[in-house]
Amino acid sequence: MSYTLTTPLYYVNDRAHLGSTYTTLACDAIARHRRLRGERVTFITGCDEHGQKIQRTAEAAGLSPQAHCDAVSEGYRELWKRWQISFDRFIRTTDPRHRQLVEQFFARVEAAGDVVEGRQQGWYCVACEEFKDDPHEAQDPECPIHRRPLEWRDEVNLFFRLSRYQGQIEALIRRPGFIAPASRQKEVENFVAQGLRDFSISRVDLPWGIPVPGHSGHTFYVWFDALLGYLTALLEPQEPVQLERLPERGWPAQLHVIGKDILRFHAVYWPAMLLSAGLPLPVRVFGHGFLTREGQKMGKSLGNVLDPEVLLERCGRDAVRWYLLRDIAFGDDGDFQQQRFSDLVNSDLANTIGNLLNRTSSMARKWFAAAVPPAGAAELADHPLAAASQEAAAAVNRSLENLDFRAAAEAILELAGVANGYLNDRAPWKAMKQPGQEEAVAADLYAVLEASRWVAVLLAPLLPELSGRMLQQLGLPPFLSDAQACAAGSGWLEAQHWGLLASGSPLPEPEPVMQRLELDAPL
RNA sequence: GGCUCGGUAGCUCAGCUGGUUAGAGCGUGGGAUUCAUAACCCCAAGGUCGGGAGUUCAAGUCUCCCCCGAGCCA
Repeated sequence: MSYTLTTPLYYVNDRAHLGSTYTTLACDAIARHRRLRGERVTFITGCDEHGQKIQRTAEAAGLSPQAHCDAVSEGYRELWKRWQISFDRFIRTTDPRHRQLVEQFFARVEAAGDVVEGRQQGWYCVACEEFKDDPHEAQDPECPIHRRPLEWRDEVNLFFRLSRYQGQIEALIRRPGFIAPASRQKEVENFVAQGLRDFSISRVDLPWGIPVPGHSGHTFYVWFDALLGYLTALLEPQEPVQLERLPERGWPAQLHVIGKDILRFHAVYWPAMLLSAGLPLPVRVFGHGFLTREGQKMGKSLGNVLDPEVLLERCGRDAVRWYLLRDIAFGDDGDFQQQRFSDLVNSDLANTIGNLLNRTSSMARKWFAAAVPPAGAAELADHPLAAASQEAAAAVNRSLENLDFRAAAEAILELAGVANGYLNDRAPWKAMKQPGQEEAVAADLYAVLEASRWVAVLLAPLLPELSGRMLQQLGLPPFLSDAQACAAGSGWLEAQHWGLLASGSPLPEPEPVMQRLELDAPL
């Protein structure tokens, strides 16, 4: 049984922004955690490349829609590579296999009697790909979201008979845990309680999209086709496209992580489509919050967009991952504050965690032949730092299962804090000046080095790189949690055992594992 | 307009079914220390708990009204 999780398939209207980076980083941490625990994971991301909006954007740039999509989606893929996102599948909805899958899926929905024709008339926002409720007689109405003129449409579309699934959807969204965080459940309940209306799944006169079989002139509506990308992604690239294979390829997904703005599509429309096609339903849909910057919405008009490329370049992966995962409650909106960002990275990562390892390793090397000192009594599981380590590990595992990155990060930080405090209490640098204290000092240093190892271990799903650098300083190999890695088992859970650090093993010359962030100019 | 969720120290947030001087981390100021990335450790200052009214022996915690912010629906 594999753990399947997805990011949204990002719309290729524009290059990646911090919001999609945030979603993707969070999913990466989840995927890594699951792999480290020995689970088979299929982590899906990709791009949604259909619709009139894309077509117009491409035209405006003087490109064919396909060339535009190729460029933007390659940009996403490249960016995720640079962030070291451990995705297993990158699906594009322009993939020919996707078209096959959409056709099969539609055939099932149609056979179930869930497709009907209907006339749709009204003001349409191309950017939203949505009909608005403005009155027919309105003069030059604007989309309240995009502040662009609406277009008058009068067309016959195909509709999906969502209304037939009222009862089943009500039952589904009441299920505890299906919609997460729980605070968003009510919102969807209210919407469903008003009565589900059939929604249109096709557009006419839209060349850039997948044609609806048997309905010439119709193209699938963006949302109908985009969500199906999750399914296409799961099938092995070389096998025939067959919906029947999905269950053995990891469907249903355990988790869809999305921004809160598209919760309804994932929690209501999507399950109904799956029910119609006779496919199992995803286990959980998590709608996270949005990021602002210094208290303001990010946008081109304000000119305050925080570019993930710049962030990556100037601050590095560890710093950004830490800040986003550690300081923002996953699910809530968050505010990116540069001062706080560097304060937290420096305090947590450089000072508390990095310096702990650095000072301890330095003492051990100085007084114990550049090696891990004899453990003595510190090897016993009743050592105070052993207990603290176990506790932190339990908290990290529990928190990550609940997608509570912040609690996981705090637990790690607390362990590092306790270890620092222990060192100060024991003051080995003083004890070393007294005769006959060598053994006690050795045991203390061993205990703190071992606790540092635990910090590194626990950091692996959140900050794989920092984790690796710490382990290297301890003379140990990193944990592999990449897409291909874990077939042979990561050894991660096994590493959560007190006393594994081997006395006598050499310690490399200490080198700061985390540079302090000095951001003199605004990002 | 209806509904939902927030508004607690400069910042990010804890505060369960109402009950001693409202907490943590970061930041700031001071002290101590030298093993260490001017780091770690200790101490301190900082809050009319959005505003008002009410219930109660007692309210950040309950009720009502209002203000501000985010959102869903119409």
